[in-house]
Amino acid sequence: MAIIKLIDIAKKLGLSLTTVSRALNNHKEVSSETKELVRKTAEEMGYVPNKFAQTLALKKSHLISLLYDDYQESISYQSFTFEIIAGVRNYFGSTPYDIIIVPGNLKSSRREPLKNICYSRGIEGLFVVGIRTNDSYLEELKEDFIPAVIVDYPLLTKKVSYIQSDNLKGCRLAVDYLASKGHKRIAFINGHNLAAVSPLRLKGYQIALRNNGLPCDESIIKTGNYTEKSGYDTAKQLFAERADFSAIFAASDLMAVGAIKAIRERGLKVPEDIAVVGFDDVFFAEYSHPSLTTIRQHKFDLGYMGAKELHKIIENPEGPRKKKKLDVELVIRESA
Amino acid sequence: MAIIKLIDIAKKLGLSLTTVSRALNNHKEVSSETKELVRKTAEEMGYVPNKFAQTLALKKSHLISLLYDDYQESISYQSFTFEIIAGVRNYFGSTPYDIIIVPGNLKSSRREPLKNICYSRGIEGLFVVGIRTNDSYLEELKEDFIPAVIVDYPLLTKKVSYIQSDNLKGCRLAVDYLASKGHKRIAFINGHNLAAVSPLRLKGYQIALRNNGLPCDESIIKTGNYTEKSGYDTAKQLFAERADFSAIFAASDLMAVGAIKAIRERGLKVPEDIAVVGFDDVFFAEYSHPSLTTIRQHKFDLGYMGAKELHKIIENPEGPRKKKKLDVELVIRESA
DNA sequence: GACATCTTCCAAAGCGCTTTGGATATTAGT
DNA sequence: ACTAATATCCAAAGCGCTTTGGAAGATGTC
Repeated sequence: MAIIKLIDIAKKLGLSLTTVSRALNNHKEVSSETKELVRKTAEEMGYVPNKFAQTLALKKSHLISLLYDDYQESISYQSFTFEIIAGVRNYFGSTPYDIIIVPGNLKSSRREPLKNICYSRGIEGLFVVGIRTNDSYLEELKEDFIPAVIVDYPLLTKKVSYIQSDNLKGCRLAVDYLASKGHKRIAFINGHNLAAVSPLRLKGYQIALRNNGLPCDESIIKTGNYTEKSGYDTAKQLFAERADFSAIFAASDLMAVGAIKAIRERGLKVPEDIAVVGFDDVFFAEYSHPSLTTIRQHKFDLGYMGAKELHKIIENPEGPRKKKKLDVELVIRESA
Repeated sequence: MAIIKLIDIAKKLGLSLTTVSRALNNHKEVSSETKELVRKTAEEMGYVPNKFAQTLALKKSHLISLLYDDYQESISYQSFTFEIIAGVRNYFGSTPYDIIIVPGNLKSSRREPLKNICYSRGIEGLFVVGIRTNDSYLEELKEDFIPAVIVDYPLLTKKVSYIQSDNLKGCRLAVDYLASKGHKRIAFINGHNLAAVSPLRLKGYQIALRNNGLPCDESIIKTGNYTEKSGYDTAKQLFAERADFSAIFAASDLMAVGAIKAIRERGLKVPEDIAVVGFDDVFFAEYSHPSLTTIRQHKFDLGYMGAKELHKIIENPEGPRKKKKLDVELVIRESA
C-alpha cells in the first residue's frame, strides 16, 4: 500500500489540494464541516504529511542537532552525556522538533564544517555537549550563525547561550564539608584544561580554602585528565612526593575512584586516614567502595533546561541570551 | 549572507541549472572541464545541497532512526545503550546516512504509531535497542513495513534482522568457571521477562549446570529486574530462605553489585564465602569493590555490526536476513 | 558535402507540500 | 433588487533539487 498524500485525499473528496491542505492546517478560509470531513478521511486513509515537502515549502525544518562525543577513552563521561541527552530528548519530545545526530564524532579529524552540516540539513539549532576548548567548531559557533546552547563552555553571543552546573558552589560545598570534618590540608586533583570547567573548579577550590582560613598549597594540587587511571596516578604521585594532606578533592568521580585505589594500595583507609570527595555523582558513585561522597550535578536537568533555552532562542532569536547555572548538592556517602 | 543554491552557481557561470546539478553529481553528459569549473565555484561560493530538496526529488532520505529508551529507572542500562549507539553512529558516520532520534521514549504511553513516524520523516531504516517484549511497536515491526535491526529481541522477517550477544555461551562461561572453582551450588538471579534475553540466560544457566553434572535447583533461581536494588533484595531473600549456595551468577552487573552488598551485610566475604559473577561488563564493573568477574558483551560492536546489517538491508532489501550472534568473553576480576 | 554519431548543453516537468491571488457562491445592507 | 461584503473554494506558482526528452554544435565517415 503506497504512502498516501494530500492529492489522494483531495481526489477522493472532490476537493482541491489547497482546501485539503488548509483544512488540515486549520485555516479559517475553510468551513468547519469540510475541515472535519477532511480530517476524518485523512485519518482513515492513514495520511501523514511528508516533512521534507513541508520543510521545503515552509522553510522550517523543525530539526535540531545534537553535537556530542562518544569519548571512548573517558567512558565515565558517557553516562554524563547520556543523561544530558535524555533531558534534551525529553524536552523536545513535547515540541514539534526532532533531533538529528550529525555523523561522526566531535573529535573526528576530517569532518565537515559546522555550517555545511547545518545548512545542508536545514538545522535550526545546535545542542552541544562535551566540546573541548581547542575544538575548531567553537570558532564557527562564535560566528553566531545558528542558535545554540552549549553545556559547560562559556560562550554567550546573540544566538548562543550556555548552561552549566554551579561549579564554584560545588567546590565550596566539598571543601567546606571537608574543613568541617577538621581537614586542614585538602589536596585537589583537577582535570585538564580541554574542559572549560577545570579552571572553574580550581578557582572554586581556592576560594573555598581561603574562606575556611586554609592556606593554598600548590604542591598538593595536581592535574589529571578525568579518568580513573589519572586519579590513581596523581594520587600515587602525591604519596611519592611525601605530600602532607588528609583529604583529596577530585574534580571527577572517576578520578576519585582512582585516588581511592592508590590510597588503599598504600595501606591507608578511606575515609579514616584520607577522606575523598568526588565531583559529578555519576551513577556508580553509589556502588563503588567505599561509596563516594561527591558533588551531584543534575545532568538530566542540564539537558532539559538547556533544550528549553535552545527552543526559546529559536522561537525568539532577538530575545536576550543568558547563561544558566544549575544548582548542585553535596551527596554524603562513605568516602568522606 | 544567504544560503546559496544551484541556480546561483548557474547564473554566475552562465550555465543551466541542469548542467550545474549534473556536474556536481558527476554525470557523464557534462565535460570534465565544466565539471571542474562548477565544482570549484561551488566550493568557493560555499554551496551545500539542500537535503530536503534532494530527498524530495530522489525519494531517498538517507535517514535512519534510532529507537531506544532512556530508562531512567535502570540507569545501568544507559551505558549499555550509549555504547551501542556509539557503535551505530560510528558505522553510519562513514556512510551518507544521518541518524534521527524520534521524539519521546519507547516507553511513553501516548505516542505515534511507528508507521507515522517513519513515513512522515521518510525514514529508511530503524535501529532498535532495549525494546521490551510487551511493546506495541513490536507488532508494527512484525508487519515488516520497514528495514530494521533489533538488538536483543528475536525477530526475523524479510526486512528485519536481529543481533545479540551469545547469551548461551556467556552463561556457560560463567557457570563453567564457577564450577571449575569447585562450586557445586550456584544460585542464579535472572532479570524479568520484559527483556527477551532473560529466558535465554536462564536456559544457558540450566544447560551449563547440566553439562557440569550439577543439579538444577529451582529454589536458588530468583528473578529480579536488572537493577541493583533487585539484586540486593533477591540475594537477601535467598539468605532468608536459608538457601544453600556458594556462588551467585547474576544476569546483570548491577544485580551482581546488589547481591554483593547483601552478602556483605550478612557478614560474609566475596569471593571467599560466596563468589559472584555478573553479566554485561558495564564500565563500572572494574571499579566496584570487589571488582566484578563478569561476562563481557561487546556493546560497541553490537551497534556497529547491527548498523552494518541495517545498511545492508536498506541497500539490498531482497537479500537474506540473518540473526547475528556476537561473541562474549569471561572477564576474571576479584569477585569470583 | 551529406549523413550519422557523439558530445554538451538546456527547458520543463515533477517530488509533496503551502501560499498567493482570484473566482464563485452566499449573505447582508439599503 | 442591486451592490457590498463575506465565506468558501481553486489553479498556479514556488520551495531547491533531479531527470526526462530534446536541441544544437562538433566530429567522423564515405
